[in-house]
Amino acid sequence: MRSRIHAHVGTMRQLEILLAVHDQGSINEAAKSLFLTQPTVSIQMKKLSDAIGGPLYQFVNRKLVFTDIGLELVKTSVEVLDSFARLDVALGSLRKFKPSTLRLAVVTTSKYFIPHLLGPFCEEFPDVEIQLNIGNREKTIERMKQGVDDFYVFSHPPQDIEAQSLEFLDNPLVAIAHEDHPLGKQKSINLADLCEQPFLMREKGSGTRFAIEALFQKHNLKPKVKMTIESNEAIKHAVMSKLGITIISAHTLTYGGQNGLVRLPVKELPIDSHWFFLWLSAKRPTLIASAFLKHIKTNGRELLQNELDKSAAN
Amino acid sequence: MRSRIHAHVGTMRQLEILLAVHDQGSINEAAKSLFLTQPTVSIQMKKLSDAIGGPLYQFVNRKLVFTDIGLELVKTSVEVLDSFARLDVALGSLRKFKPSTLRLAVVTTSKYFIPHLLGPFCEEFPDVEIQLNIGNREKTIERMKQGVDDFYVFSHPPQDIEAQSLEFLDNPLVAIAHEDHPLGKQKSINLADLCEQPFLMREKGSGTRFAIEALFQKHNLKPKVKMTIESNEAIKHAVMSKLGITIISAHTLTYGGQNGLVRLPVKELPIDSHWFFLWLSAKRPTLIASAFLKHIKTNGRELLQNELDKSAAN
DNA sequence: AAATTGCATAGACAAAAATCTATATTAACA
DNA sequence: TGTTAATATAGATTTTTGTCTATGCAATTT
Repeated sequence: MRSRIHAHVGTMRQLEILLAVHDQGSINEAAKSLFLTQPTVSIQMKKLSDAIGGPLYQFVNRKLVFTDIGLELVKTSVEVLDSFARLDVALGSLRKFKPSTLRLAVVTTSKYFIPHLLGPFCEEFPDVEIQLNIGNREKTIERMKQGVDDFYVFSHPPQDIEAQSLEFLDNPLVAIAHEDHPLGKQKSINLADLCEQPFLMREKGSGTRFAIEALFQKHNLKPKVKMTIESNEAIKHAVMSKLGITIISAHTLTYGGQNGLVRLPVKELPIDSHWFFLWLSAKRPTLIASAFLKHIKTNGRELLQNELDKSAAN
Repeated sequence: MRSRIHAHVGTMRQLEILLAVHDQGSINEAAKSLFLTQPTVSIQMKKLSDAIGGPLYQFVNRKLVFTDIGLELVKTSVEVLDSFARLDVALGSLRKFKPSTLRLAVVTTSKYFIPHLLGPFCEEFPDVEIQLNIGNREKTIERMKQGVDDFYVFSHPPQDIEAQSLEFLDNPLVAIAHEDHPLGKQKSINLADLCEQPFLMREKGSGTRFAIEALFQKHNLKPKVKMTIESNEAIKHAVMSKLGITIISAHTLTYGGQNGLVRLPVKELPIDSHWFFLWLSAKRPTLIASAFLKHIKTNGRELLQNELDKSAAN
C-alpha cells in the first residue's frame, strides 16, 4: 500500500519552481527570481499539472490563484524541501563531530607513554578532542569487541578479534627489587635465583603475566608467588615495602619513578615484548584516526625511543 | 539561507532504492525486490554516496551496516516519501469532495422553483450533495463577490461583478389585493388606480423593488407606500389582512398559495422580468457544476414553464 | 488602434538519470 | 584449492529532464 505518486509527481527542481511561483504569485516573477526564462517556468508548471492530474492555478481577475490541488502540492513541496534542509543540518553536525574526536582504549601500563605520543599530535591538530580510555586488558578487549574506539593499545593483543596492528614500541619486562634486597647487590643473577624469593605477580589475563609465565615455563621454573596484584603502582609499592620482587614493564620505571627500587641484572631478562596499536579490520577509520595512525608510523617510534634513551641515561 | 542540498542529493528513485537496501540489508536482495539488476542498485548507492560526500554503509564481518550519514539519509528518505504519500491521500479527498457538491446561492423568491429544478437533476446524479444558500439580494451579492458558490440566481443581477449569465425563466410581477378589495371587482384597471391605494413595498435593494420603481417612474406615477416589508410571505399576509395592495412575483402565488387573494387585471402589468443563473467568469466550473448548467439549459426552462402553466390552469 | 504585459505552446538541444550486460574483486565455504 | 555468493566497476544505450529561442494568444493600457 505504499504510494508511488513520488515516481511521477515532481522532481526537486519542479517543486522548487512551484514554490517560487507560489511565493511570487506570477510565472514571470518566479522566472526572474530563479534566473530562468518565463517559458521554462510555464512548462515546468504544466508538467506538474499534467503529472498530478489537475490544474494547479487559475486566473481570477488576471490574478494567479492557486487551486486546492495546487495548494496541497505547495504544502508537500515545503515539507520535502524542509526534510532536505534538516538533512543538511544533521550532516553538518556529523562532520563537526566525527573528525574532531579521536578515541583510544589502552591497557593501563601504556598510560605512561601514550601522552608522549598524543602531545605532538595535538600540537599539529589543535582542534582534535581525545577520548582516552584506560583499563586493564580484559576491559580493553571488551571495548574492542564493541568496536567503539578508533585504536586499541596492547602489549599482548587478543587473538580472537579480526584486527590490523602496528608494532610501534618495545616493551621490555625487567625484574626489580628493593634497593636493600640481597639480590640487588649481585652483579649477575639467574632466573632460577628469582624462584627462591617471594614473587609478586600481576593479575590473570594481564599481558605482563602472560609474558612472565611463558618465560618461567620456557626454563621449567616456577616462581614462588606470594601475592597477586592488579595494579602496576601497587606492585611497585609492595616491592618498596620489601614484600617481594617482581617482573614489570621497564616503562613503569621509566615514567613512573623508581624511588628505592633497583633493577635486577637477570641474565634471561629483559623479556622481549612490544606495544601494539590495533584497529578493527572491519571498521573504516575516520579521517582523524587515519591522520593519527600516520603520525604514529612517522614519528611515534622515534619519539618514544628518545624518551626511553633519556631515562636510561639518568 | 535556504539549503540547496536537494538539488544534488537524491532523486526520488535513488531514495527509494536506498530504503530498499536499508530494509533488506543487502544490495542483491534490494535489487530483487525492486526488479532491478544488482549493478543498478550498487551504482545508485554509489551516486548517493558521492553526492552526499561520504560512505552510506560499510561491511562489518561481511554484514552491510549503515553509517551515521547513511542513517540520516534513510531518515530523510522516509520523511520525503511520507510527504508524497500524504499528498496522495489529500488529493484523493479533494477528488472525492469536489465533484459531489453543488453550491447554489439564490435570492429568496427563487426558493419556490429551484427545488423543481434540482429534483430531476438529483435523480440523474444521486450522489451529488446540494448546498443551497437562500438569502436576500444583498447577501447573495456578497457571497458572489467571495466566489464561494458554483451558481447564483437573481432576477436582477448585479452589474458590478464579472459574470456569465443564463436567462432561464420569466419572472412576471403582478399586482394582488384581498379578494374583497374594491379593485378586485373591476374588469380592467390602470396603473394610476393603484396609486390611490395603500401600497406594500419590498425592501430597498431587492430586485422586485427595482422593477416596481422603474415601472412607476416610467409612467410618472408614485405609489402610496404604506409599509416596507422584507419578506414575500409577510407581504402576502399583509395583503390578506387588508393592509394594502402590492406587486409581487407571480411565482410567489404559483408556488406559495393564494388563499383569499386575487390578481388585479392591471393593463400595464405584468412587469416583464426574468430569472438568471450566474457564475463567475473567473472561476472554472467543477464537473458537477458544468453538468448542472447543461441540465438547466436542456431541461430547465421547459420544466419550470410546465409548472407555471399548471398553476395558471388552476 | 497600437503597444505593452503576461502566460502558453512549439521545437530544438544538451545534460542527467536510469538501467542493462559484462566483468573484476573479495571473502567465505566445501 | 576450487566454487559460490556478494559487491563494485566499466561501458553502452535509452529515456527523461531542464532549458532555451521563437512565436502565438489574450487582456489591458496608452
